[in-house]
Amino acid sequence: MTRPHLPTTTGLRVVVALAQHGTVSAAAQALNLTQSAVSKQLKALEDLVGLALFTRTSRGLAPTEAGVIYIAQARVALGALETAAARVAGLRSSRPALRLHVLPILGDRWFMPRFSRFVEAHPDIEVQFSTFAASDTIAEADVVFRFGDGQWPGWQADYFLGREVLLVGSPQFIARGGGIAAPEDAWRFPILEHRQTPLHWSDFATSHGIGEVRAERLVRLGYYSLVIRAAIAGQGLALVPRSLILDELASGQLVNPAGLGYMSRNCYWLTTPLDRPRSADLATFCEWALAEARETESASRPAPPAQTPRAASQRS
Amino acid sequence: MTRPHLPTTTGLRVVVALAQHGTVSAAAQALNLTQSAVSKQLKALEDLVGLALFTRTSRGLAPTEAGVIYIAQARVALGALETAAARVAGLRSSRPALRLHVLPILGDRWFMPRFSRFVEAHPDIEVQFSTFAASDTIAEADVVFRFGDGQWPGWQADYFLGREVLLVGSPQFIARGGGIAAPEDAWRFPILEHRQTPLHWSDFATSHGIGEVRAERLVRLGYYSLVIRAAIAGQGLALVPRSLILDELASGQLVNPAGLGYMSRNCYWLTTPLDRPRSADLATFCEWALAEARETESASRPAPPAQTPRAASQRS
DNA sequence: CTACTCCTATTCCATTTTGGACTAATGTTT
DNA sequence: AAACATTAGTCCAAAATGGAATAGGAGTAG
Repeated sequence: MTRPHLPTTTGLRVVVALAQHGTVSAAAQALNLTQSAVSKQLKALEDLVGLALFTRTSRGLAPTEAGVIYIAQARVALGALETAAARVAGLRSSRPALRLHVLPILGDRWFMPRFSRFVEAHPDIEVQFSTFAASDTIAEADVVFRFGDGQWPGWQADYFLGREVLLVGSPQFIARGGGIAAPEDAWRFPILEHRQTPLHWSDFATSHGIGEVRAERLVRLGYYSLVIRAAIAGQGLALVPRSLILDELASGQLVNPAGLGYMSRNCYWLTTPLDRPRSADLATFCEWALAEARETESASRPAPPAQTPRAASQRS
Repeated sequence: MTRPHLPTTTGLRVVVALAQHGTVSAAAQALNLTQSAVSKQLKALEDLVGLALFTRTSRGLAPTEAGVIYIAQARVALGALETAAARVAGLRSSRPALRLHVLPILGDRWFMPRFSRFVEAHPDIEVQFSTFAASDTIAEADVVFRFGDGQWPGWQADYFLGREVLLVGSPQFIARGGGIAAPEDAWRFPILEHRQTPLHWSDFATSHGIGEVRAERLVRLGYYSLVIRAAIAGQGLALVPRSLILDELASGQLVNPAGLGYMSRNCYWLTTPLDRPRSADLATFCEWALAEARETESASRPAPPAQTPRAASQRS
């Protein structure tokens, strides 16, 4: 009705990616677009909406109040489309598609670079991704990657990634702050926290036997990608699963002072529903993913960890 | 991730409109597009999905199983975008936009042709429409048009339209079936029912004191537009609010045999939430809408009805 | 059986939109 | 001040969108 002037789906993906990556260039990379395309899509969408959705700073973009609202709905819309695709894909062939739900950070940092290998090795298995789907849709997935302690009633959980959590920061930033030799030194710096995983810092403290978290400043961010970005930009110290920042560590953008870190109970798990029979395709995929993950974790590690992460699985 | 090949928003609007109107041409009209554009959008979307979303019959289109699934999600997605627009519109100006939620049939048949008049008369009032929004979003609207008996706890309900329900059908179809002189004659024909308003036929029967509904065949359709279309196509008799089919009655596409019909308790209401103060804009709009509706109801009526619909309002 | 009507699919084409490469502009950091 | 981020804007080629017109199919009335 009344020329609805609807946004483009690309526009929606753009704002969501922008919120997640905090910068036009990074979002562009994540979307396989150029910086200029993203910039223009954003402008177009803002013109359509009639309000700025992001405030521009020299370091990147941050959603405005309107942006937060709009982005949330954009995510709902994209989730609906993912759900539609996933459900319909199930109908399409006699061999139903494998439905995966991945967290954004894993999608960007782990799957995107690796998944083509799986497709090459198993061209006959059709895989349907989702990252925005609503929780009721997630329940339909064949594989759900989750973050937590491995306890999800009704789901088998196999350890996937991220048990080894490192204290990291930008090298210049740490040096300027006087360096870090012991765990307590961390409290002299602002610390960065991922909103969905707030336990990391207290776990860090207790695992080093240094009591309370008493950092000078705490910055809470909504996405792991933002935490990593902020750490690189020298805005604070972060606790990040090592496997997510192999590149940054290798290139020296981030350093792990004094090898501080700990083995976290909370990490990424590959979970599969227990109430459905495991198809052969599902088994194939899980095997592949777990093997690749093991390789990721052992690769480019200076020294193997004291305890090797072991696969766990339990029902409840 | 992995080129999501997302659909176009136009594509989504197209499939939703198609489901609602049952025919490419009708959907095109509703969307202000040409038949060819709609046809192509549908094809593009089906190619994308990899499955037919509609089965083509010579009389129009009907959703396939996949179509039903996809369309439902498309509606969710469009609803999210409407919600986004409505919420953000509230932020935009000091004078907040008026948020309306209309039922599809009213949008097509009543608002679309009339609303420009309101805009002309009140160019300074910004109005935000939604037709697909989810129920939690509907709760935020300033005006919700509903179908029912006028009892919605927490909402003031003013009678809007559609109290006068007529028995109608295609003239040739009725003639071929032997004509209709008395209410009971209706049972010799297949009857059409709107899925969301199943009470009409039994109300019709009781209001004429002819006992049970015992038609030879019952066709249940999801949208009023489909009911009207099916009636015109001679697929059965329908009970339709007179105000929705003024054109069809005038042009003779539909006839109302023996003036049969009844005054329904269930009709369209203009409802406004009681828990929020009434803005001046809101009052202006309601006044306009109710006046226009009264005019619609009285216009082109051969004889005024025995009892005039009267505005009602109650709280609970 | 034939003309007529109502539908969809398709072809052609002008127009618009999209997105990439480049350049400009601006602010931060060293 | 220079180097380095970042976003915004211009230009252009390629793709898409959508309208007009056409073709074809399936009922329907006589």
